Amino acid sequence: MKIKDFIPGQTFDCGQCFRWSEEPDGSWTGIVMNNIVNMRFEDGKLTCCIINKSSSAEPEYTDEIPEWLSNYLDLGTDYGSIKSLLSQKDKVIEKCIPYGEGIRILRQDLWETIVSFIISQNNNIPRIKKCIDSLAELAGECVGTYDGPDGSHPGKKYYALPTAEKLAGMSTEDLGPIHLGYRDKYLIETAGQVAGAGVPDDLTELQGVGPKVANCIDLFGRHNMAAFPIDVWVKRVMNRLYGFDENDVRGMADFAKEKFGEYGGIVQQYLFHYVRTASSEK
DNA sequence: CGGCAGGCGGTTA
DNA sequence: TAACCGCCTGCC
Repeated sequence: MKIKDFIPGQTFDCGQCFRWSEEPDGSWTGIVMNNIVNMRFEDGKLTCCIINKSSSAEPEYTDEIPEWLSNYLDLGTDYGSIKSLLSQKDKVIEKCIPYGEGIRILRQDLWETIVSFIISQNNNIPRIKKCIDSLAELAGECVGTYDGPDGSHPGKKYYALPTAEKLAGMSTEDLGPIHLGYRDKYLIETAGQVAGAGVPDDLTELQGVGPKVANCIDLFGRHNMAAFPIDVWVKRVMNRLYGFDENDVRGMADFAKEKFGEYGGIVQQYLFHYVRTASSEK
């Protein structure tokens, strides 16, 4: 089966997730629901190799994508028709789409996105990745060992993120080695809230979660495609392409809701990717 | 080079 | 509206 509208590099490196990395051979390795997944994508064909606790010795590649992985990659959604719909609706977006045509909105674990985006505040992608990896290694469970394609990193261990219960029982001193800065207390506090009462409908009730992070969690962790997170880059691009004042967050939000409605989230990704990759061009 | 501001996918009080 | 942590980048 050929998969359209998918480019791993764009999907895994567009800021929606932080646990995937590109291997020397161009394949991608990440952690999905306590599985280590390595995938190759060539000529529209996806093959993957899955390692977990119940795996036997030799990991093998297969083109049979398990249901949970297909769901994670949102392969059931037709991004092609979303793109043509948006292109008809708005000429500005039509120009932006080609820069991020291979982006899919992953269906990630809710707790994982909460942790990730609390860490993401006032932070950049390489450091966010480092923080999350360190946190998993410090407090998460080891999900297995993967030597990498062609044994490029023999014996490398992979860790799941710690559960809310586990994190709730930790102290800021415990998290010291991770260098989360002031974010460590947000994380612990939020973990307590989630472990105790679950995830609230209004995500800003969580400590360290403001409007921007809440929208990211809503979009990436709940797959609410209407969510439209407004960060500095979106402010920039909305100013440049639509003439909004960079402080007019309210205006941007209303505009997105009105214009893009249920697809605000993917539009945000196209805009974001456009301004980050094409900003050097005139 | 080496040291030092300034910035960063924001939130809080 | 200013601190907040820590790391990275750019400038001198």
